[in-house]
Amino acid sequence: MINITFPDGAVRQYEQGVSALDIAKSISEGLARKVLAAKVNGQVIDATRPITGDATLQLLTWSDTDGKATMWHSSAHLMAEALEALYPGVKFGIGPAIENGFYYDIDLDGRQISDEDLRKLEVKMAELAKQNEVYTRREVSKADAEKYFTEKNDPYKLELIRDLQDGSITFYSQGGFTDLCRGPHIPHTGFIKAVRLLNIAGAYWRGNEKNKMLTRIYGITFPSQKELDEYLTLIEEAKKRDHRKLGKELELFAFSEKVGLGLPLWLPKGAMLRERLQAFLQKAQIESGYLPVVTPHIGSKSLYVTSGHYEKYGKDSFQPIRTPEEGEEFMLKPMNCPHHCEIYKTSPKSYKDLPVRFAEFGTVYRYEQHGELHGLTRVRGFTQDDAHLFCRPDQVKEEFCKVIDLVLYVFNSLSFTDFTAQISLRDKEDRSKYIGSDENWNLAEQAIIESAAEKGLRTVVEYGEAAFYGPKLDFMVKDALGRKWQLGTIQVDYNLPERFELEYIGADNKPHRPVMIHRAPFGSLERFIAVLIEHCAGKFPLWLTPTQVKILPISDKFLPYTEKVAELLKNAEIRAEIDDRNEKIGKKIREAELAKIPYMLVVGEKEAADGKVAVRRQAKGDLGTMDISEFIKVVQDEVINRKPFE
RNA sequence: GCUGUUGUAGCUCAGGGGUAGAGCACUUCCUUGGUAAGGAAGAGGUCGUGAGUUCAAUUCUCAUCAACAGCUCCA
Repeated sequence: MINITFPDGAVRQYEQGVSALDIAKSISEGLARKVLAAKVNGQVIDATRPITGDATLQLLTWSDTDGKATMWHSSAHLMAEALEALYPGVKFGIGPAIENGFYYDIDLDGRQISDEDLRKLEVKMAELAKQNEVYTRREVSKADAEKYFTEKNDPYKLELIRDLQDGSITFYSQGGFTDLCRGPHIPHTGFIKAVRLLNIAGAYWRGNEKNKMLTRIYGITFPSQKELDEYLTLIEEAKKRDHRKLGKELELFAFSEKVGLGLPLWLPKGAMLRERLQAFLQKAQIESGYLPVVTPHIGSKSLYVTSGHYEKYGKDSFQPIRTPEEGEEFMLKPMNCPHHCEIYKTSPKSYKDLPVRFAEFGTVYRYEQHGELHGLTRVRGFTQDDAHLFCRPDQVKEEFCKVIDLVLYVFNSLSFTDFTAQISLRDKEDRSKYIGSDENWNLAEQAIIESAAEKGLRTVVEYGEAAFYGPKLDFMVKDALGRKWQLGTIQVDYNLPERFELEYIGADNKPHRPVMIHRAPFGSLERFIAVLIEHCAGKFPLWLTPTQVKILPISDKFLPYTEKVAELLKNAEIRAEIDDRNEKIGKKIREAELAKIPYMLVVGEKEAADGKVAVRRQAKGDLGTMDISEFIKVVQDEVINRKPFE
């Protein structure tokens, strides 16, 4: 007999070799019908695998992340089985579960697959699922594994097997389909009640762009049709928040082929919103001891040769432009830091002067790959809320912590709570991608890890994500469709001070090298605003929103009073517009609601007579009538406190 | 950059070898209406661009540009 410990601490005895599924059955049949996999001693395994010794056990169902992942992984196998049935000879790459569903990379040997084919595949998958095919695990020798896939003529699986150790190779089969797989899997295909194949895309084999591009099919499955329908509704809702759609609808920004790809045009409403954000940060920065500087949009090529950026990113920059007479080369500036280094050098610095903090809303230009351009989140011309802090080595941590505080202040002011702080360190394997001494890298990495811990940030560590000159702390957020973006960033840099030979005179009257910290709380205004739009679904907080108040006269008889109200609001620095169209009040309200205007003021005979306004709040409805001065106070209070929309 | 899909009016989209349609928006007129669409009339498009096939191309073919999804990249 063996002792099984449950999550609640209860211990029960079972015969050796019992499976998680058996245990579930011993508790209740209903539970057994829901068990997808099991976590035994912290490791997720098939619910049907025998447990050979004392163990802790957690039964995994659809409500567990690992349970979902197991079902989606099994769904990938089910899709593969269906693919093999419909497209004999198809070759398989990898087919993992992902955050929302699964995919399988396949090679169709030049055959193409369309959206209609996906519908047929779904039907086939549903048909196979209904047969309750059992997933069976089998350990195989490396030789047997190679023999199987050689006969099957699947070069991708053979390549995967080549990298595996003999003795650790397992196959999983269900129905007529067998795959190289570590598992685990759900007991049988019958758990899969609803299937949706979402889209087709290309993906390089093993993520290397030198390899062949395979066809990737994304899909998702659920234990009931109802849950699938709910998921699809959720996706539709998310699409409505897309900043590209809302940016157009709310007239914030636009693109023009004629202007150029990835070069956003800020329309009046968007430009004003952007300036308010900029002013908000500028104020906070000046209070925190930053010194505003301004530098030109171009810089001599030699500036970037010195910084090392030309060598590293020259090909990803707009190519140098030449002066007509002398042929001197200039680049559109891809970053502000080299300029700021030169500003540092304009006067000798004492250790007493440090830290020096130069801040600039600097517009930079980078040649981003065509296929990467994406709304405002990935563009070729954008404005960084950049600053460079030059400090003594002993000040690095304190400065770093202060920057974290500033970033958190900005995020809190906009109710951004759902972010992760990503600590980006060097690639453990390949150090050749980085410049600078090991000693400095270690110092910098340590400073970041300690600061993040001290500030209690929810962090993830990513190796290989550091910049070539130093480690970073990036604030990552997700957009409406679940794509991850980097917003704020803080980076420690020992390299540029070296390359630009920056110095300060220490207490010992000798020259020393300052340390540089690059930082941008927004990251770029473009990307930040994109994420902000999706975050609030276009309903900006009152202090940011383009039009705060729309005044809606019942009929044009009340226009004079309407104008008087508008004048009073304007004097109170409230952004108000009048809807003076010859339309019924219902229509004016409807359109103001759809335009997400926070406050609507309905004015007619009663209001004009009493000197009042009838206040309506977007999505909330009628708030009743108020004195104009009272309404102004409401608005001003909401603005000063930077309240979120709702 | 790579793979796939798409490109028709300002916006959202239908259509299809015989040179175009809807709704919203826009203009004019009627209506002066109290909390999510009042009525009527009108104007608006070289069907992304270039070539080819055809008596005839917006429709078919090829190229090209752009957008979208994903991959790769991201100072």
